[in-house]
Amino acid sequence: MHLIITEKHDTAKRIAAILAENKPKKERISGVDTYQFDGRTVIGLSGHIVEVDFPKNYNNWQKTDLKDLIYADVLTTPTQANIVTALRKLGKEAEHLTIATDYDREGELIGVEALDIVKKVNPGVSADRVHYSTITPAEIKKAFTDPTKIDFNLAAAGESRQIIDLIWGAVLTRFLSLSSGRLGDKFLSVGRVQSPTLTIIVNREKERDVFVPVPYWELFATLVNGGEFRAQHIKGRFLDKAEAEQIKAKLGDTGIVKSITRGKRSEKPPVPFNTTEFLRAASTIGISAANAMRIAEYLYVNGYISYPRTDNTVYPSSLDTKGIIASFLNTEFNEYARKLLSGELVPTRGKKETTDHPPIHPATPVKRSELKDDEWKIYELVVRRFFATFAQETLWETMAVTVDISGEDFRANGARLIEAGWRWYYSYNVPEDRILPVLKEGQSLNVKEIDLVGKETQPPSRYGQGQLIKIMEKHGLGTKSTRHEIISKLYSRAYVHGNPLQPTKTAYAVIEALEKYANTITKPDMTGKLEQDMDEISEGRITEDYVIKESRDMLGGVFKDLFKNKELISESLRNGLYEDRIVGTCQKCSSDLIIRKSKKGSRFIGCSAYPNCNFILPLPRSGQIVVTDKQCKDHGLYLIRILNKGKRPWDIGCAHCNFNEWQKKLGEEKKATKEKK
DNA sequence: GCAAGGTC
Repeated sequence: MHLIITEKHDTAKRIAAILAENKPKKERISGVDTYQFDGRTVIGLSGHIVEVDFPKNYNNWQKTDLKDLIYADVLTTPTQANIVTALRKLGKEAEHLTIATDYDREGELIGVEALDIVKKVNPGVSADRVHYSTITPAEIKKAFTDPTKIDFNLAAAGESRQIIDLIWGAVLTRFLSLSSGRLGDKFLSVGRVQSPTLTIIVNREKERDVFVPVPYWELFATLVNGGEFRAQHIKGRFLDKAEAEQIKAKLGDTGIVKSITRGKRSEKPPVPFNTTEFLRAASTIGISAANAMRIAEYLYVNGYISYPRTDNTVYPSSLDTKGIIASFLNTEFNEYARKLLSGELVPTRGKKETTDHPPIHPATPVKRSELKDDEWKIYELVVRRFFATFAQETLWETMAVTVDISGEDFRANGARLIEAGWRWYYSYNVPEDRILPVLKEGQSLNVKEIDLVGKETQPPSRYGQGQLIKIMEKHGLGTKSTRHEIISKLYSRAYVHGNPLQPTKTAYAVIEALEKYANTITKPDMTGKLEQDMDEISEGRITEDYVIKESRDMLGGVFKDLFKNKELISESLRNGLYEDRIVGTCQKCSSDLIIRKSKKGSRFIGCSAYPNCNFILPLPRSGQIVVTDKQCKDHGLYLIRILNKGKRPWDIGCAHCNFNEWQKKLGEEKKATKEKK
C-alpha cells in the first residue's frame, strides 16, 4: 500500500478525489476518516500531531533547578492520540509513504514527524515528498508524477525553533513566576513572540505616561452667504492664546472670498485580503482579532469562504473570480454582482504574492438568515472586500476656499463624493461629504460668529488589536496563524486589558525585569536571528544541534544574570503585582483598598490597614480579576472586570455599587418572603 | 501549570 499524508483532513479528501480513477472509498480508522483507492490511502493530519516537552521529572516547578532545565532532554510526545494510532495502523501496511503536507518549513516538519511515527512500526518503509501550491487537478497530478526527496534539513530547522522556544519560554516563565510567587494558573509567561509584543504595548504606554499635553488654540469663523460654513484661521494651532485673541479682536464682520481652488482626488480600490488585513478590517467594525478568526474558521469549514490563513494578496489565475461574482446574482448582493459583471474584471494586486493559499475570498453564497449576526458581519465583509477589489476608483471633488477677514486669511476645505466607485461595494468608514456653498472669488460674506477654541495636544494612542497585528507582522513576530492567539494570550495572562490594549502594572514589571536582565527575549531581533539560523540549517551549513547548543549557552548566560539579581527582580515584580491589586482608597481610613485572599481561598477587597481597619467588599468566587483604569463616580473605586476562560469578560463595575445593589436585592427578597408568610 | 506553531 502507498500511504499519502497531508497536513489537514480537508486536503486529504480533495487530493484523494483528484488522484482516484473512481470515487475513493472512505474508511474510518480509529476515529479518523481516510480515503482509499487504487492501492493508495490518504490520511489527513491536524497540523502537528506531536509536541516537544521535557521529561516528566522536570514537571515540578519548585523542585526543578532551572540550570538543569536549560540542558534537559527534550522529548517528542503525541498530542493527537487518535491520529497517531491511525497512522501506526496504516504505517504497518505501507511499503511506501509520500509526504504531501503544505509546502513550507512547518509542513516539512509535520511530515517528518509523521514519518518518524511510521518508521517506528515499519523501519523499512521508503518515503518521498510532493510539492504543490494550489489544489487543482493539474498541479496535484503533476506533483505526484514527479515526487522529490524529503528535506530533512528544513524539518530540522523547524525542530530547532520548537526546542529553542520551549527552553527559553519554560526557563524564563518559571523563573519570573517562582521569584514573584505567582504560581498555579496565574503564572507570568515569557516567550520569543509574546514578550516583544508586550514590550511594544508597554513602550507605547510609557510614552503616554510621560506625555505632557500642550495647550493650543484654534480660531474659527462661521461665514454666511445663504449657506453657512466654518473656516479656520490659516495659522492653524496658536500656542500663544494672546496672539489668537489679538487677531480675534481686530476681525470685522465681513469677509471676502480671496481664492477658490477646485480639484479632484481619487482613491484606489483596496487590495485582496490576507489574514492581517482581514483582521484589521474586522477590528474596525468592532470584532476582535480572536473572534474574527474563530468566525472565519467556521465560515471556511462550512464552505462559505476560502482558507482564512494566508499571506497572499494576489488572486491566482486559476481562481474563477468571474464565476464567484456571478454566483451572487439573485442573492442579497445581486445589484453589486450585476454591476461588476457589466464591466471588465481586473482585480487589484497587493505587494505579496505567495502560492500557499489564495487571498481570503467568498466561496459560495449563503443567506443572512443562516448565519448569526457576527458571522454575517464577517461574511459580508469578505464578500464586499472581494467585490471592491474589482471596482473602479472612488472620485472626490475637492474645493479649498480662502477668505480674507480684516486682512487675516481663513481657510475651508470641502469634498464631495462624485463617483462612489469601490466605496459603493465596500461601504465601511466612508468619509462624509463636507460640502461648501457655491462661492465666487471676490464675493463678500457675513461673519456670523468667531470662536476661539482651546484644545490640548493628545498623547500617542494605544494600539488596537488590528494595528498590533500589523506591527507584529512588520517586525516578523508570529505568523498569520498565531498572531491573534498571541494577543489573546496577553489578555488571559492579565498583562493587558481593554481594546485598545492597555498594559497592567504587572506587564510593566515583567518587561522591566526582562529588559534589564534578559533583554534578548524582549526584542524582535531574537526571531530575526532564529530565522537566519534556521535558513543556515536548511541550507546544510550548520547543524540543528549546533544552533540549539549555542542558544542554550546564551540562555545560560542570561540565567546567571537573572539569578544574581533574584532579590531585586522579586521585589520589583511584587511591587508591580501589588499595584495591580489596588482598587482605590478606603473611605474609612484612606489607606489602599486591595484585592486579598482569605485563608479559605475566597477573594475580597480589603483595607491594607487591616487589622486596624476592617472595611471589606465581596468579589466573585472564580475568574481572573482585572482592575481597569476607569473609576466609579460615586465611590472613586476602579471598575472591575472578571475574565473566565472561553467566556466573554464580565464587567462587574464598581465593587461598592455592586455590593449596595446586592444588599438592596437581598432586603427586597426578605420583605417579599415575609409578606408571603 | 511553561513556548510557538500547525489545525478545528
